[in-house]
Amino acid sequence: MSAEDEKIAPTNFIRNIIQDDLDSAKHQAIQTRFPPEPNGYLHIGHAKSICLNFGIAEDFAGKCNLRFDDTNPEKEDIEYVNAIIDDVKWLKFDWDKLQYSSDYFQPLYDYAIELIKQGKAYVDSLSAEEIREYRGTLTEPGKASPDRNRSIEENLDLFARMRAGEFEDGKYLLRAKIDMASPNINMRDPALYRIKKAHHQRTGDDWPIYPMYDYTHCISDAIEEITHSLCTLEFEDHRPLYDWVLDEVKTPAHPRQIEFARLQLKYTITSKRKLNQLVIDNHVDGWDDPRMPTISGLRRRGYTPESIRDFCNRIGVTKKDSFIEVAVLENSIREDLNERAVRVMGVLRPLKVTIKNYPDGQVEELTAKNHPQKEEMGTRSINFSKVIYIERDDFMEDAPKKFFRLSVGREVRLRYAYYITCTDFVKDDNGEVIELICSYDPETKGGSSPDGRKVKGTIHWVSAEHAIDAQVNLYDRLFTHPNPASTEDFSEHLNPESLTVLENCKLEPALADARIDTHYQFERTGYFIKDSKADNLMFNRTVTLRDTWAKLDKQNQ
RNA sequence: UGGGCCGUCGCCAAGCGGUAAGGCACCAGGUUUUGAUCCUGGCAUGCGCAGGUUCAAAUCCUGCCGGCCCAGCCA
Repeated sequence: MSAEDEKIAPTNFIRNIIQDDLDSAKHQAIQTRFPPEPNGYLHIGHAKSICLNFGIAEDFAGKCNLRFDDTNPEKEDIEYVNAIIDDVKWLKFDWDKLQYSSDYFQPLYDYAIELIKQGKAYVDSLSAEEIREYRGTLTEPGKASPDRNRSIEENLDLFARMRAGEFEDGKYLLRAKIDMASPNINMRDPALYRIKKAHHQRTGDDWPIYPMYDYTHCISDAIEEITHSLCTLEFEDHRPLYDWVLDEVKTPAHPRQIEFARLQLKYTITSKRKLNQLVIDNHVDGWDDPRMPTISGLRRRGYTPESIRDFCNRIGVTKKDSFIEVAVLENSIREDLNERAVRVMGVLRPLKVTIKNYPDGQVEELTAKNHPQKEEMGTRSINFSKVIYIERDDFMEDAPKKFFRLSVGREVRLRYAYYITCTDFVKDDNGEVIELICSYDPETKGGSSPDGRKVKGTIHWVSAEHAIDAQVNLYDRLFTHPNPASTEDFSEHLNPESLTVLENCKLEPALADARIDTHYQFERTGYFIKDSKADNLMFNRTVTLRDTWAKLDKQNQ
């Protein structure tokens, strides 16, 4: 999808900077990168970064790399790299190069030696705890480690032995020699390399030492000749360090780091750690549970890549902390699905209706449109018979005047079929309505009357003898708190009604052959997609339709 | 409170000295065999606050106020 296909043409301060750099010929071509750490699944917040980085490459005829930031083997896993690759592809973005920070372990090591030789880095033997003490506080400067003035020769020797695996974890640390009194704590001799005898998913046991993020990221960017290194706000304080390293080391380029605010969505969590906890504690069914804000969860829920890209274009990119309302995301998916979803009829909570004056055993074939505004999507034939199911909510014993559906004495249109009038109803021992008795007007076949009389309501239905049974999963927000991450225990704010399982829904028979990649609109109830994992026939509700009645109903209560 | 960053409509967001775009939400109408879609109209004499500069300030200056981030050998 190129810029002209996007519904909302994105423009933001980063794109302005890039346009300026192109106009001023500072750069001939743009190179960006999306640098996830493979320690979890991608979520909607990453989608913002993906759309930004890959979107810029697309729109400015540049390139974007996918680079796994895999410098911490204890937390990372091949399962995550594969999932991330799938998600980026699913969003329909193509990377120029697929890289790993670990591809650069050797040059990174060589650059570190260069730094030591320049007297810009030293091997420290202080313990982690001592280093913390020496670092000082936000208001007090730190103090120098006794090892700060170790000779270059000794540093070189110690670092070589660190690399050779002579020492245990934590014994030594390679630090940049910058300024222990800097008001920016990141500049108080930050760690460059730590000893960590861990098996790496790509480099195996080749390295007993691993480089830190601040040191790795800028050099990786430079090696790939990234022009604009886009990251989130919390790295703003790291930019002086990013620049310091690239100023001290001879790399082919010096990318510009630009920070933007991460996406925050109301009523949801976007923290890999917390999402992982939901999975581990079994609050959800896995990373791809349709309630999860992960790319894989949204996919299984029935969101389309186009809708997510549209959403990312709508929310903008700035440096301001903000919370996006869920309605924006829902608007994006509704807009997309309204165009592409195949209309069908499905009754979620069935209420039996017997049409008294309809001939026993008769079955009529009626024609229904697959999309009300799109002729090209064709029609289908549906069966009508004496006993049908309608939605429970479409009948009220004591209906208010504005209720345009069924009640004794009221007439409605059965979509594509006939006008029916409710004459009576049957209750069970609990006083629950279990059946409606109606009569139909044979003159209204197809849904219009020769006498021109109007009915206010049109409801959906399915023929009892032709219907198929299916399970339908209805989803609601996962949290009841608008900002669960701000609470002391976000798991206390889980929405107990985030999932409603409906077992005996009655659907049009054609849905038995529903394709896993086809989006359906069950008329009047919402957009659905067949679950990609279930063995039985199961549909997930992506999002409801806008419901003015529900809104009015709520206001009246 | 040392440093960094941010404050334009309920939620986002344009704007870059010339007199407040747009989207979502909301409200009011119209069309409609989905109370859907679609269409029309409404929605900041105001840009965190207070001063100042200027013919002219959301845009420049000064001072306040409020919010976010940083003391991992995580990223």
